[in-house]
Amino acid sequence: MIVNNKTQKLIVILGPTASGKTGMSIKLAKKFNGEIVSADSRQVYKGLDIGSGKVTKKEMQGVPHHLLDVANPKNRFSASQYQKLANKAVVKIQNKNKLPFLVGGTGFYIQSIVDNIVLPEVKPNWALRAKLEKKSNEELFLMLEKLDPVRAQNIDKQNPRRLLRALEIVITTGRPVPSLVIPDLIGDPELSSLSLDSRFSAQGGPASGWRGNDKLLQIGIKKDRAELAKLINKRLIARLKNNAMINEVKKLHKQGVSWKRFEELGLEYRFVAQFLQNKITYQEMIDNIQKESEHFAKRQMTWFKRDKRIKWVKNYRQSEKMIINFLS
RNA sequence: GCCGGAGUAGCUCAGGUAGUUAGAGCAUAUGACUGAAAAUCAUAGGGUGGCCAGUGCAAGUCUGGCCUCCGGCA
Repeated sequence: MIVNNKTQKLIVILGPTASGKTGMSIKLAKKFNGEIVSADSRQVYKGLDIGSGKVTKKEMQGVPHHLLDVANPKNRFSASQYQKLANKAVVKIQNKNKLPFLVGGTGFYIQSIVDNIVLPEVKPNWALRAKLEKKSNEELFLMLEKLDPVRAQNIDKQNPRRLLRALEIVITTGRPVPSLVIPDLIGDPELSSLSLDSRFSAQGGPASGWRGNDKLLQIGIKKDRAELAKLINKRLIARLKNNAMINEVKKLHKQGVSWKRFEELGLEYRFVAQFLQNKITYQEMIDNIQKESEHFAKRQMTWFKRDKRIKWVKNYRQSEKMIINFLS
């Protein structure tokens, strides 16, 4: 189903929150006859609009957007589901002879497409997780060491979420977690093939992802920290106007999104929900969103910095030039 | 002025009966990330313990004085 044609190309626009990805990507898509595939783990949910900074119909200016509003916020969406849908969207765009722009700030989602990482075909097993959750990190780690010593070697021993997932994979398949090797990431473009474990399959992308300078261009929007903090603040104030964001959360809660679920959704959703439950004051809500958003931006940059293929730009002009170069 | 409470990390505070290098959460800095990724997790720096004196082998901890803040009474 997947055509891995040499002439096919993928452009990624990434950057920390509030860096201006949306505006830039629409401008670029119009210029280069492209369509946009969102890579945002919150904008996939229907109804998370203002708080997630989702583009409005008007802002799209006729540029088609994919992977928005594809999930119900009451349920958890996953990287694996994302990978499947996004790969499909990319193919669809290419079949129209248009240029796909993968745009967003969720590094893990972007990587799932760009490197077509293999996500083991094991669905979350909530009953099993509930059982394992009762155990301590130490106990979980010891179990994993026995069942999958390779994965145990480089897992974060103290992160229950990672431990649970790794155990879930071995326990339900009886096989170890496939090892993840991404040569380009470590800066060795010569090694091009990922040692794919045939027992697991990646979901619908080109076999070795979009590796190669002729196929992939990753552009990152660079902003210094002080500037980003200002942008985050400006955006936050705009979202609070007319109680827009507060009302959005109220509405979602009325539609059945639990307070507990809002905690998982994070940032604006977490703190607005806490405010609506009278757990924090209005001012605390604002301060927390601001601070946590800055932290989040930092975490995003930590992730992006690892990928040496990313070319950092300051403005639209630079990225336009880069793309012209890339396409010629 | 009197009575009571309090002064310990940038902030909020823990620290029975005095005993090795004073802790936590948050903040700050840095990092990780294999189906929750705006989530989850890790590491680090940082304190002349309000000030001065006294008792003790030993004081954040006991005693006295002074300074500052909060509450109540006048």
